[in-house]
Amino acid sequence: MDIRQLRYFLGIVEHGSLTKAAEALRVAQPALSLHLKRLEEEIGCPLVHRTARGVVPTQSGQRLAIRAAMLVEQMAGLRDEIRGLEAAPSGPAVIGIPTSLGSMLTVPLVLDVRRRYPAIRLRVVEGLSGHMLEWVSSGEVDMALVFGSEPPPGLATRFVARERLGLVAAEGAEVVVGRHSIDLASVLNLPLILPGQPHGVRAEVDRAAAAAGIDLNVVMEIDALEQIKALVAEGAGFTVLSERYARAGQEAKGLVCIPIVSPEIERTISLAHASDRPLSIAAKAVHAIALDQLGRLTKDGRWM
Amino acid sequence: MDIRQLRYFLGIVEHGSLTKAAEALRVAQPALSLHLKRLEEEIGCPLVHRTARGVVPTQSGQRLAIRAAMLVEQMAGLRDEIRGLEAAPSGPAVIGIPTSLGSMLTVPLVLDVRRRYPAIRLRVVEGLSGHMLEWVSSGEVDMALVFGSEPPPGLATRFVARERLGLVAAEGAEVVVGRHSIDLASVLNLPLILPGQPHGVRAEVDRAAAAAGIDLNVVMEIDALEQIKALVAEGAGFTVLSERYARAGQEAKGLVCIPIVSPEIERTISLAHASDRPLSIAAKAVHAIALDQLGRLTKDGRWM
DNA sequence: GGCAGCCCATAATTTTTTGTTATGGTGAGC
DNA sequence: GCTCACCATAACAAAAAATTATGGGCTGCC
Repeated sequence: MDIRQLRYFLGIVEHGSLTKAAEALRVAQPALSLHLKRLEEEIGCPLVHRTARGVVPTQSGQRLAIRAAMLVEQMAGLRDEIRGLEAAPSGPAVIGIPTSLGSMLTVPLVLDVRRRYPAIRLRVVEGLSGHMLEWVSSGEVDMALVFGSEPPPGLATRFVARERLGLVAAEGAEVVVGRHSIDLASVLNLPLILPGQPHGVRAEVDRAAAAAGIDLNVVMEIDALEQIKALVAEGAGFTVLSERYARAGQEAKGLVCIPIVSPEIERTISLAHASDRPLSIAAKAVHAIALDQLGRLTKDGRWM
Repeated sequence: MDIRQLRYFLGIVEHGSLTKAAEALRVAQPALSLHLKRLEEEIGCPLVHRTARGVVPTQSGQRLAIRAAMLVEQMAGLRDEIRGLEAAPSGPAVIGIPTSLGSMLTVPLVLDVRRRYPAIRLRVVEGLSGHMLEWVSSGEVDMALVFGSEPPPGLATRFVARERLGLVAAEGAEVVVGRHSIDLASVLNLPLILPGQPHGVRAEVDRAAAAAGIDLNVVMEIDALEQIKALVAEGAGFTVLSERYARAGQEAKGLVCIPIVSPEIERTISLAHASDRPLSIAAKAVHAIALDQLGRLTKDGRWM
């Protein structure tokens, strides 16, 4: 039994005639004749009474018409229901944002999501960047901004931006006065205050050190960027940060940041989500908005 | 959107893989690929997330699957429902009909049932009306026509008709010549030939006698209406019958029937069946036909 | 009571849809 | 980097549905 047969049958009952129904349904009359016959064969009893001037439904036919109408209607409503679901995202969505990006993204993102999809309950989880990957993998967050260009297994990533790292020093520190840039080797020999292994710029700095064959001189490991900046301002050492972040916030006073060159160190920012399970509709919407916002920030020139 | 597409989609979601679903559904995998694609195009959003080891439904897909399952099930049930309505009536059905009603009902009922439900083996048990109630209660018959308006305990009844009783006398009997009606008191004093207690009009006559404070003068008790009529025609006494029945049949010759008045005696005819167990489908069909036939008889004016 | 008109059934044919086989592309895991 | 499992696509075959043409039956009107 086919939905089309039911639709045709409804037309037949409604018009009381195969010929009229055929006209209304825009098909040839024999098509209806055949479908009706098959329907009757399948059900096993006559559905209409044939008379000289048309057909009238039998009792079974009437019953079938009632049920068929319900089914056809539900069928038609199905499409719209799913569409409506898609059109009005709602429910929870969670995004993980590393501390170093939070300051620029969190507020506009939250506001924009609230404005465009009031029914979405967006939760922003700020944290050290090293946690993001595992959170995404485990499903703790729907998506997260992550660093690093090679997409980790099990994650799908969308490129967002690339940013250059710079050396951050206390204002007036000897190594930076009068300079507009510093070469990598010099940086790696300075006493550095950096986050622990999986976080922030640490991976890039480690890699650069390994590539240059230089042992890092890490004097402190602190998993809190703002505290690192404070320590650097105190003259307790130097650190490496994205230029953007180093200059951001009131806490930038007392600090200078100069680009690292020969070679430059860059890191890639991506928006990642688990590749083996689909984003919820709400999450998809947030994903799109986040990319939009980030793209705008890039275009604004506040980013490379 | 087609019911088949929904079925396929359900298979896909259930198996989490086009390949596995194709196997289970006994179709080639590309067929599913195509159907899925069309569904997604029609609805306008992805329904499953493709991964390297299969597919997982998106939120929309999950919702669709739920609704689709309902629809598919309803669709499948439809055929059986309609069949149950008409095709299924088959097997035995037993109806009890009092003798006094048999002459007008039995033949058309049997013919109509045979015509509409050839698979039903209808058995008609004619008998004295007093037996009907107990037969219905005991399940000896599925349903029966009974007299009396108050529904007996354990029985569900449907009103059929109400008929007036009249005095039956031999043609030319003194009490009836030149009269068009007779008052109750006069009737009750006549020598009556009646069926035994639980049968036919006896209950009504007894009740009327009690109400009037008159002792009945029953000269014979015969549990066979035709014999009673024959005796009355012989001048052996008088009897009380429904006017309809008294006048019916060839046996009415030699008899006259005049309505009883002041007060009239009426009896109610109902179709009864056991209320504590459902009628079989066949019995239900017969029940409906019987009511239909009886309603028609009433409308024909052959009944009040 | 025959003829015309309307309506449904059937047959033959064409068009459309659905399904199949073969094959290519892609991501995951070793 | 290679292999494997899986889905997508293309070309082709089969099946289903629709169309045109035509026949037969029942009304209702001359």
